Amino acid sequence: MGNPILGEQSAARARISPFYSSQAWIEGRAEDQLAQVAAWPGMAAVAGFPDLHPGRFGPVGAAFLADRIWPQLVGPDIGCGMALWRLDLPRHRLKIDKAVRRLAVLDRGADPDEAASAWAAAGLEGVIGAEGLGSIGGGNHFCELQAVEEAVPEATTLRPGDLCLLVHSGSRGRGAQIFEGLDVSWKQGYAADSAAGQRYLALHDAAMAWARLNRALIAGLAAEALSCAASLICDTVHNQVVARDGLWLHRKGAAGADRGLVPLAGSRDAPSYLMSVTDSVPEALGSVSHGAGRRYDRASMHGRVRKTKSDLAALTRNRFGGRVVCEDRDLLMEEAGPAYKNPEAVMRDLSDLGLARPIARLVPLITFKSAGKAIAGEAE
DNA sequence: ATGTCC
Repeated sequence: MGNPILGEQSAARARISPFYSSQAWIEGRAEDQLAQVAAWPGMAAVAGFPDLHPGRFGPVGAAFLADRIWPQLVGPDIGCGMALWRLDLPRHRLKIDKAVRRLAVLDRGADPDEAASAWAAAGLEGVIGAEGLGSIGGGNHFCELQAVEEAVPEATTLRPGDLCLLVHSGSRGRGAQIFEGLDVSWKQGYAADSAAGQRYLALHDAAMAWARLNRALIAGLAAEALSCAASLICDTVHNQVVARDGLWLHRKGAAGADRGLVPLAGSRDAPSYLMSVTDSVPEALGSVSHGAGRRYDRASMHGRVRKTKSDLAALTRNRFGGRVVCEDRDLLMEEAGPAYKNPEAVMRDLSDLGLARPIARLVPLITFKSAGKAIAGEAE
């Protein structure tokens, strides 16, 4: 800024507002990416959250306000989000082994006819198809049964001993297809009023609706498997672009802070939080963390996890007496607890910086990814 | 991220 040589570059770069403390686990590479994106044309403001980590097209755990639309700042999983549901099944009535077996039906996904008619109600069949609705997918996606351990009674109806479902999924192949099918001009960003920009927005909005319905169908399948009802507490998207202040706000691994409640996913071996959030800090761009954030990338987790039979078996249990259902050996290692930052530290930073306060703490009892043939065959 | 790439 005061530097006569770098002065011009600094002037061209958008302001970056970091929302994390000096103790936060933030890779230098993630901050480098943040600075690079801040220098893209038309960038007005950038916010980084304590779950910030490097991503393929830009950092994850950040929000970007620009005069144009940058599809790579949303990424392939358009509309990906976290939905939290309360179950009318108390923890003391839960039999974990039985629940694990019953949840294997999630592998099959939603009934295609039911999915198609639910999607038809949205009126978007002409834009993208219903195929695949009601499926969790891979990567960091999951359907997790959680128990409320602590709650602020004045702020939530959740009480210790209640069970919840946290569903993390997105637009699956639909979003990926939209992203890969984009015209090359997206590399300079789209003007919102251009034909390409309008087309992207229409597809983006359809993918958002698809992803939201996908999460609802997954929760419905899980509740049915557990013979109980699920009621929605909140559903928050963290990969999206929305109009804000006459500009375009991109959220990449950052949830909207304008809907009151946001889940902060921990990991399969650490608690999650339900947060009360406010859009009162302008530099945060109406956004907040959606999870603990990756500490180690997928590739390096293979070297960090021991691969003996007993070590791998240990990865299917957690410190809360819970279970991990994941037939995919690679994913079992890549998504192990140590792959994620400490959610408590992320929560503390958000709280200290005035972006959110915890109103419930939830521990993972069953983290479901995929059952595979072995367990699916056991299911009654 | 991907009815995923060898």
